[in-house]
Amino acid sequence: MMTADGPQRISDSTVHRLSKYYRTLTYLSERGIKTISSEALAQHNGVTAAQVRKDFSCFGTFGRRGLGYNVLELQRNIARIMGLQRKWSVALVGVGNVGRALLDYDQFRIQGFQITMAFDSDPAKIGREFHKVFVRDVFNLENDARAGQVEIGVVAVPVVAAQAVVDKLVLGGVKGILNFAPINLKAPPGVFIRYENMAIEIEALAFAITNPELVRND
Amino acid sequence: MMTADGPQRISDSTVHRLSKYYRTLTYLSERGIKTISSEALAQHNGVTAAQVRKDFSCFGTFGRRGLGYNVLELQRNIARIMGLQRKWSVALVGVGNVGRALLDYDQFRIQGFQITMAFDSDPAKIGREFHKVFVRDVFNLENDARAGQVEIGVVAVPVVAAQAVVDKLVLGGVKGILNFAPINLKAPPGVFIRYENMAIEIEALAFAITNPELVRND
DNA sequence: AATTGTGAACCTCTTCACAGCT
DNA sequence: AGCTGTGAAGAGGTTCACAATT
Repeated sequence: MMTADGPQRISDSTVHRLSKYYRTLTYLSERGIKTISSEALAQHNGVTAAQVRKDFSCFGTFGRRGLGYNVLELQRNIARIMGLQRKWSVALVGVGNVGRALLDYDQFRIQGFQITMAFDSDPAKIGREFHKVFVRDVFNLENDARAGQVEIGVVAVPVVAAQAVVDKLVLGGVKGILNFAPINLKAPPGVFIRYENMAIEIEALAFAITNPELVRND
Repeated sequence: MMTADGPQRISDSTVHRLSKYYRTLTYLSERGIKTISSEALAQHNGVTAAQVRKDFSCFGTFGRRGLGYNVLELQRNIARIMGLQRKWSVALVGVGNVGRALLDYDQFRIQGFQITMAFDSDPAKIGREFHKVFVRDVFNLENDARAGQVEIGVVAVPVVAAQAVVDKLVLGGVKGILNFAPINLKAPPGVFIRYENMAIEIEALAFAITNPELVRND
């Protein structure tokens, strides 16, 4: 019997590692390094060489046996795979401490994520500029996001407001949401949500220090 | 033949989910809800009921068959497991955009992570206060961290400085490091490092939007 | 001689399904 | 009847090991 497998799926772990390899390759190419082996790339990222090769093998063959990988070529390939060879239009919702830090976050700008609009509900913030971005009224989020062709929304509002913001972003045509509020959110199929919660990792540290015998440590 | 298994290890995923369950339980108890089932707790967190029960089963049995879990009791148990029933002394290194946001990050304070010291190398920042925390010279990091009995260090410095900061934190007696610099770091056994990189998740969104057919969606 | 690409083996995590308790 | 706790099955991710290539 023939089973319709559908296309091979890529795991979150692989996607995360590709981001890291990409950063390493940028670092290497800035220093004029032309070639790298899977072993060396692995050591830069705390993984095994086999893991690096398997990650790439999901997308094609980028190296040469006996020689390793060409740094620039591999970098271009990962950029293409990840969608980093172009600019992304991003809207920030919530101009609190976290939001303001993101408005001036190098790692977004460098990778082509341009925060073109910011929104808040606080009248004291609406109409002001932070890091040269004008703060709009979240009331107009749906219309403004659509008019500005926003592709990704960053949610940095309190938990109670987060789902309503997501709903407006979805109506405004956004295709991806990066959520900093510590709550699980719903979006229709075709809209991707990713979660960022800085407290979770520091709690994982508290767990590890409290229970060192229960934690795998390299 | 008898094999010395060592203690059962707990996966990162389980630890992350425990953090999330803990937040849900706080939310429920604030609303006076006394009891919850694994099914309901699962729905709040986008996982399955079996997953919730398996996560708990690593640490003991906290529910009652037929009745579910007592919210407050479960919350206390998770706090104990995660080491959240006490305060943690945290030092922040790097008072840039990200560092300043963390100095006023509710989710740290609420869970008992108190940033008692901040460090920077910029003479324009040393001696000033941000969010009521005095900025010290990173030159004295090792001694000040030891004197202040710092347990966790938060690294929010540029990539080039990150490893040197980790080395000083380790010498200063720190047991856990939360690293925001996009680079892999080394620490001796017994010192735990966790990584936080906000660019990685937005890049995962770019990947998902670019290759929707390759991504598992819900 | 060095290093990739990859099937197979291995290991870990998740889900199933049901016995056991309330 | 409702719901937990858990061994077993299933799915998925990682490592091994080696043929293929430069």
